[in-house]
Amino acid sequence: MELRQLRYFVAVAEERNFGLAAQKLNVSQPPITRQIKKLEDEMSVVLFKRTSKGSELTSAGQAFLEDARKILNQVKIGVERGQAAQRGEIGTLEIGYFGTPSYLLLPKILKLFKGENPGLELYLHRLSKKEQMDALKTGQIHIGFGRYYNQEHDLCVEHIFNEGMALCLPADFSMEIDNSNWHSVFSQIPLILFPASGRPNFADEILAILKREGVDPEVANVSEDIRAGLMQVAIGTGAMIVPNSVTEMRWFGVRFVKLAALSDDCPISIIYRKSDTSPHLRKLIHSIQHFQESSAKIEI
Amino acid sequence: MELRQLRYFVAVAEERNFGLAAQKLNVSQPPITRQIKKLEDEMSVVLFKRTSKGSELTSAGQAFLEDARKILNQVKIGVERGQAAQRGEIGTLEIGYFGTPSYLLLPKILKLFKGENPGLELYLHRLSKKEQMDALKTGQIHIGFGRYYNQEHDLCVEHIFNEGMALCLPADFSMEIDNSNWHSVFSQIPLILFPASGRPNFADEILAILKREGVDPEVANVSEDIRAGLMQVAIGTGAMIVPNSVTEMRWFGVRFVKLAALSDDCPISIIYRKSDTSPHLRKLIHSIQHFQESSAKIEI
DNA sequence: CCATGTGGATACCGAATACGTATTAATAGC
DNA sequence: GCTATTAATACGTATTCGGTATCCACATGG
Repeated sequence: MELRQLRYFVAVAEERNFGLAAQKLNVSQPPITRQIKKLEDEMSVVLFKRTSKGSELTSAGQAFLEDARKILNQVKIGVERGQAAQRGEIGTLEIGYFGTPSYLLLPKILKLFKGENPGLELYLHRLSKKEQMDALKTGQIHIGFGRYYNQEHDLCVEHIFNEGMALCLPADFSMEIDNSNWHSVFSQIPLILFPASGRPNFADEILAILKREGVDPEVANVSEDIRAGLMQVAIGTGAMIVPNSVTEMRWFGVRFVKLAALSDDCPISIIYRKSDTSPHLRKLIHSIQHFQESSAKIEI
Repeated sequence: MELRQLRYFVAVAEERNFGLAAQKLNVSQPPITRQIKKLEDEMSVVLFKRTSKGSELTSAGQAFLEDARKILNQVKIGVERGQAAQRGEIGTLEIGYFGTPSYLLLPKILKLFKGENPGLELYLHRLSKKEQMDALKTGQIHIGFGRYYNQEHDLCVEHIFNEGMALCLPADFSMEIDNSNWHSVFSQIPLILFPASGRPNFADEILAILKREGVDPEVANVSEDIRAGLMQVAIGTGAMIVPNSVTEMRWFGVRFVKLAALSDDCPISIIYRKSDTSPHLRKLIHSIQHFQESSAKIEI
C-alpha cells in the first residue's frame, strides 16, 4: 500500500466519482481506477460500489475512509513536527545532574531556558559522574551537570562556572570567623570531607586548597554526600568547606561563613557529546553561556 | 511522500545502519539511501546524522519516528477495520423509526440483533415516513421501521409483521366487552383516530376495517399521534383502536381490550434501499426475518 | 604513513510501475 | 433503441525503482 492510493481513495470517496476525483488530483481517470483496484486487491476489501452514476463507499469503505484520513493527517502532522524539531522548537532534552550544582544553579539555568523554549520538554536524571558518562555514550542523556569530570573520547567537558566556597560550622561553634583567620578553625575542629567516591572530586579539591594555604587539618570523616556531611557538622563532628550554593538552603544545626578568599575555586562543569549536533542541546549550551555572562558578578 | 519511504525510514532508525536496514527489508543498500534522501528533501528535514560507524537519528528524526510508526500502525489498523467491516462485524447502522412499532417490536428486534452483532453501533432517528424516505435516498439512514409506506423507486418496502389490535377505552367506561360485541361500543362512544398526517396511515386502516365490519362510528377527534389520542381517551372524549404493542405500556386513565377478530390486521414494515448491499443492513434484515419466524406465534 | 574495513553515496542499467490517450463496457434516462 | 454518463481496459510512453558496481569519507591498525 502506498500513500498515493490513500490520496486517490479519499478523493474518490469525497467526490463519489472517479472522474471528478481525477480532475481534483490533476491526473486522468484511468490511474484512479487502477490504484483503487490495487488498494482493494491488497486489502481484500471492496471499497466502492460502482454504479452508472458515480461510486459510493461500501460500509467497509466508510470504515476505512476514517483511517485513511487519519493516516494522511498524521503525515502532515509528522512533517510539521519534524520541521519544528529541526528548528529546535519542540523535542526533549534528557539532563543528568549530580551533587550541589542541582541545589541552585541548575534550577536557575533550566528555569530561564524553559522560559525561552516552552516547546521543549526537560527530563532530569540523578546520575553519578560515571553513570552520566555512560548515559551520554548510549544517548540516554544529552547533557550532564556536575564537577570534576574526567576527559573521555567524544565527550566534551565545559567549565561553565566558578562558585565561591563557604565554611560550614556547627551552629554552636562560637568562634568569630573572618577572611583572615578562617584557616585557624581547623586547629580547633576537624575537617569533614565529601563525597567519598567518584574521584577526582570535591574532597580532593578541598585538600588541595588547604594544602596550598598551608593548613593541615585533621580529617574526622569522609561523608558519602553533602547531606551526610552536613549532619555530621550539625552533631558537632567537625566543619566542612562547601560550595556557596549550599548556603542558600536552610540546614538544621549548621552555620555558614562565606569565604571571600575562596570566591572562585569551586568549578561547575557540563558534559556532552562533541558529536551531538542536536539543536536542543546547542540551544541549552548557548543559554548556559548567556547565563554565565549575565550573572558573572552575581553571587551564587 | 510514500509509505515505502516511511517503512525504510523506520527500519534504518531501528538498525541505525543503512545496510542492515536494507538486509532486513530484503533490498540492497542504495535504494535505502535514495528513498531516505527523497524523504528528507521533501520534508526539508535532516532525519539522520550519517557517521562513519552508522547513522543515528537527529532530534527531528526522533520526533518524526514517532509519527512514522503511528502512520504505519494506522495503516495496519485501517486494513483490519476495513476487512472487519466487509465481514459485517463492525460498523454503524442508522435506523429510522416512527410510531407504535418503536414501543415494543423495535426494541425487541434490536436487542436481539445487537446481542448477535456486538461490534455494530446502532443509531436511532425518529423520522416521519417522508423523512425516512428522504434519509434513505441520501444515505443518512440504512433502514426505516414504520407502517403504510408508499412505494418508490429503489426503495424496498418489506412487510415484516402483522400485529393484532386492541380497543382502547376510558378506564371508567364500564361496558363489558368480548370479541362478539366489540362493534357495539361505537354506538355508545365516538371514535378517536390517529395519526392525522402521512397518508395512507393507520387511521385509514381503522376506517377500512370498521367499514368492512359494517360499523359507521362517529369520529370525535383525529389526533396528531397516539399519545394525544390516548389522552383524549383518558379524558373521555372517545375510544380508539390501537396496535397491540401499545397495550404493553401503562397509560393513565385507559383500559385495553385485545380483539381476537383483529389479531392480524396491523402491518409493520421496514423500508430500505434495494441497491444497498451493506452487509450490516443485510444482517439486520436477516435477523428480522429470523425474529419473524421464531415469534410467529408470540403475542406482541 | 599506508593498508584495510566499514558505511553511505553515486552512476548506470534493466525492470517494474505509473500515467496518458484512446477505446470499450455497462447502465440509466429519454 | 439512442444517448449520456461513468468506470474499466488496452497500449504506448515516461517515470520511478531496485540491482550491480564503484566511489568517497572516515576510522582503525600495523
